[in-house]
Amino acid sequence: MTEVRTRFAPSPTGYMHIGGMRTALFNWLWARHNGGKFILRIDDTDRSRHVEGALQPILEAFRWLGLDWDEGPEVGGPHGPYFQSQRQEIYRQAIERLLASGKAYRCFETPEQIQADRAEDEKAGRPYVSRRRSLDLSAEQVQQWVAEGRPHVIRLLVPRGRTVEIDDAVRGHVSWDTSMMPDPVLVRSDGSPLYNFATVVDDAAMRITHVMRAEEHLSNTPVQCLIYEALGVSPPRFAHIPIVTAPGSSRKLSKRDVAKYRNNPAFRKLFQMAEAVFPVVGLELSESLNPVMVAFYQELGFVPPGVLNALCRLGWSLDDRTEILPLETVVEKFSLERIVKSPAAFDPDKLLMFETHWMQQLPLEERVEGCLRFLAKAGWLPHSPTPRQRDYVTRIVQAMGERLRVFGDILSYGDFFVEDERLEYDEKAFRKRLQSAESIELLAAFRERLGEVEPFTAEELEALMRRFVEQQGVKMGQIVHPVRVAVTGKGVGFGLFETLEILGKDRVLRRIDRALQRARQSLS
RNA sequence: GGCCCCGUCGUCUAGUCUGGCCUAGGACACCGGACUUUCGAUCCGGUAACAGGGGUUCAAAUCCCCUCGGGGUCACCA
Repeated sequence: MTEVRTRFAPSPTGYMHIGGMRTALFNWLWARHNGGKFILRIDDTDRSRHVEGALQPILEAFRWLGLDWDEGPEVGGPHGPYFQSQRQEIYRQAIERLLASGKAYRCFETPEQIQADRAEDEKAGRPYVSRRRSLDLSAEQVQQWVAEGRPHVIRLLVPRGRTVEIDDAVRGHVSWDTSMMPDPVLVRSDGSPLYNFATVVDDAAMRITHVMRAEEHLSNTPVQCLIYEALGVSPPRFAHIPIVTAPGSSRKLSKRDVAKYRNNPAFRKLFQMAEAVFPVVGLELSESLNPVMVAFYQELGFVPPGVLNALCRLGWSLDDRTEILPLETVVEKFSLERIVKSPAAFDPDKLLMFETHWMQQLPLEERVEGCLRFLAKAGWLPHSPTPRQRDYVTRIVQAMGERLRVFGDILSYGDFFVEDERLEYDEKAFRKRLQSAESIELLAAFRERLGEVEPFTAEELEALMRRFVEQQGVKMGQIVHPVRVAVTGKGVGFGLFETLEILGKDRVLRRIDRALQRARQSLS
């Protein structure tokens, strides 16, 4: 049994697409499941698109999610280099072989000529196929033109009148008629190889056994099969996994549509989270930081197990009921047979569900650690917090419970980190809960009783309030809400008594006094 | 338009290969109820799907045919 070798071959674009991450994950899973190797190869053949520093965000996404690669950038490996731009010599040798054996030919047709041919065929209602005029050239003529430096590309000579067939691990048997295929360009006129060619040469050289990629590549497959054939190499097993579509859409999730996604109900929650977090930590939505990109989730404080869980369920399932899947389980159980054929829509809601679950699985210290990072980024706490600050945050995180889905959520509790005099009030909540003579009177009365609470704990505070409402003959809600708005400025939050305990007596009293004053002013 | 792929609740999916256990299961979302100190928290419950039409069969989500719908791709991009 030969070693399973899979690869993910991104082009350095400066960001990692969430759908691409899912493809990478599937490749990684298949390699790990089989105890094989996962290779990262950088497809940077298009020099005109080269951008400096565009690789790091991609590697960073892998590192963040904990997907390691056995061969590739930074780690090297026996089949390097792993940058296509550094493998020119390998492609050159391969193309020489194809040229020598007559499997490929130099094509001197001009782009204009080809365009005219295409137009003609389209008009005639038949599929375009190459005219192959250059095939009629004598060897001497070709040699001379090459010597003159006449621009030309190298094309694969597609054998006509045949079918190319594959047995796709996901799609099953798929076949194409070669008679309708134009001869694909293998090498550009500047001598650089094209994707289809470089990919095949590299996959063969790197002994890739399984090519798992998005279904949009299915139509590239016959061309690649023919190149394998011409090279005299048997092709790998193909597995074309379903496209990841945008929520509520059947179209491919794309960065080009980010603007549209803003109005997408399913995406709204994500944008709202970003609006709450990014400005506070000095970030903003951009080309490379939006819900289509992996970095978006990292910057919002998502935890990797949740993201991984969500991604693995996009087009794959373990059985008829298991949703919560630790990576180890997926590695153990992953199989090609259980990959779904139909497209899968990315579901932010479900992602959040997974996040909520996996966040809770983290030990308290780790949750606190993550929150501290965000508090530091926001500038609300120093990067090296004191034990006292750490303890303070620990108590908040504990009180938040499942309200903490992602680390960025800690930033919606800014009222715990603001000076008492700076506390801002949610106007709606303030009006509803504090702007009445009854509320003011009740709150003032309750404030006076706060002094007697000793110790100032949630337990004692609750006992006090229960005594208080009984004596006053009012319902809990009549005092709970005014107190909450007075001390946090908001109408909602976690347990009120925990809130009071965490804030401490002094701050609670100061905040109530301030709220009282403000409420009285607004009434008069 | 050509080629190729896909089509089970709004969404992710189980079931399809090996027809019957499917009066189609689970999850997310949604709706309702409970709790009651709020809530985007928690608990409980509910609505909701085999794209359509023909066959084959005692029996079809499952097999066959047609139709319709959706998507991908048609570069000297990857």
